[in-house]
Amino acid sequence: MGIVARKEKQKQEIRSLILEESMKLFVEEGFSKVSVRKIAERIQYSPTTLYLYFKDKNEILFYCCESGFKKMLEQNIALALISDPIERLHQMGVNYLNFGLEYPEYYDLMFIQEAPMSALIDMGAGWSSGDQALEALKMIVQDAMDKGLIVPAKVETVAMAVWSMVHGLVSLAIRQRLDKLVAAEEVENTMHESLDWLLKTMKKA
Amino acid sequence: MGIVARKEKQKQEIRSLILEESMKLFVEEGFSKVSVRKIAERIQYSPTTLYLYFKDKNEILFYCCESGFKKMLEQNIALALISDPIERLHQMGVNYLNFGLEYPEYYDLMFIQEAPMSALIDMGAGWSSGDQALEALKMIVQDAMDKGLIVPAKVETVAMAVWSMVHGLVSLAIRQRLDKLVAAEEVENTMHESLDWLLKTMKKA
DNA sequence: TTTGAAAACTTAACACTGTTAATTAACTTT
DNA sequence: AAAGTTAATTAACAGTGTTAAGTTTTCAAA
Repeated sequence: MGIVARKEKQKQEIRSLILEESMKLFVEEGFSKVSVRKIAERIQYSPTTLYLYFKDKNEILFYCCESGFKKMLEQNIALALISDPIERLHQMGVNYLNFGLEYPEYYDLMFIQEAPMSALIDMGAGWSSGDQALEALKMIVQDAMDKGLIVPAKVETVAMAVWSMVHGLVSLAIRQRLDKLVAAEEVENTMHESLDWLLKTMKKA
Repeated sequence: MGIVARKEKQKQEIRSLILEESMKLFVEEGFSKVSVRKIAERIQYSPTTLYLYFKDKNEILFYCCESGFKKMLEQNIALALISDPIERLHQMGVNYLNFGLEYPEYYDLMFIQEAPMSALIDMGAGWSSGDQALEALKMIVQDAMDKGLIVPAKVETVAMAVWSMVHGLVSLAIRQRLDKLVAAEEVENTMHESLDWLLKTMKKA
C-alpha cells in the first residue's frame, strides 16, 4: 500500500504546483490574464495535462478561491481578543475592506466572479471557507443583539445588510465606480467613513 | 449639405441597429455569450464592419449600458410624488433591487463588469447617466438631513453607504452568494428586509 | 529480465474569441 | 465614362477552453 500512497502524494504535489503557479499568475497579471496555457507554460507541462488534475479551469479557480479565504480568515484571528461585539464587528468590517483593497484579484475571484461558484455546483461541494466566514459574522450580530447593543431583528437580515454593505463598498471600488461619487484619492477614506457611519447608526442609543 | 446629413443619418441607423441587436442578444443569452461575431450575424453584416461604427467591443457595451440607465431612470420618475425623503429613499432602494433582479444582465454590465468603464476611459467621456442617478441619491439624502430625519453626516458618506448596500445586495444575489446565507427561495425577501432594516435604523428616533 | 497493461503526458485538432491589414464593391464627384 | 472616396468584405493573427487520439513512461506479474 506504500506505493499507491506515494503516487497519491505525487499527484497532490502536482495539484499544488498548478494552484501555486495559478495564484502567482493572477496576483501578478490579474485575473483576466490567467489562462490554462499560461499556467501550463510556467510549470513546464502541456496545457492538456492540467485536465488530468482538475476538471476544468473553473475548478482551478475554485481552489485558488479557497486559498484566498484562508488568507482572509488569518486576518480575523485577532478579532477574538475584542470583547465588545460592536467593536468586533467594526474591526471585522475594516479587515474586510483592507483585504479587498489589498488583494483585489483574490476578492474578485472570491466574491465577484461566477466561475468559482459554477465549479462549486459542478463539484456538488459546499462553500466551506465562505460559510465559515459568514457563520462568524452571524455570531457577532447575535452576540450584539443578546447584549442589547443593537435593536432586535432577524439575525440573517442584519448579517446580510452588513455583508452587503462592505461587499458593495469593495466591489464598487474595485470596479472603479466609487470615484464617480467622490474624488479618487478620497475613495478609501470615505469607504471607511461609510462603514463607521453604519456601525454608529445601528448602535442602540 | 443635405446629402452629407442623410449619410450621417444612415450611419446613425446602423449604429442603432448594432446596439439594439446587441441588447436583445445579451438579454436573451446572457452577457458572456455576446460576441462581435454573433452580433454581426444577427444584423447580416461582416464582423469587422462593426469596427467602422464602434472603436471596439467595450464601446458597444458602454452604449448598451447607457440604455440600461435609461430603463432605470424611467422607473424612478414616480419617486417625485413621494414627499417624505426617507420614504422616497426607501422606494428608490426598492426600485434598485427590482431592477437588478429583473434585468440581471443589464445590471451586470452597468455595475459589475469593467468593460464599460474601460470604454469610458478610452473615450474620455463622462458617466453621464450614472452620475445623474447618483446626484438624485445625494439630493434625497441631503433633503432628509435638512429636514432633521436622519443624523447629520457628510452627504457623500451616507450616499456611499446606501448605494453600496443595495449594490451589495443585488450583486451578491446575481452571483449566487446570498443563498449561502439564507435559503434560495428566501433570498429576495431577505434582501428587502435588509433594506427596510437599514432605513428604519438610520431614521432618527 | 522481458512482457503487457495501466498511468502519465503530449500532439493535433475543434470551435470559439477580439481585432487588424489588405482587398473588393459601391457610390460621388469631376 | 474616369477618378476618387467611402463602405463592406475576406483573410489572417494571436489568443481562449477543451476533447480525442496517440505516445511515452512506469511498474508489477510472468
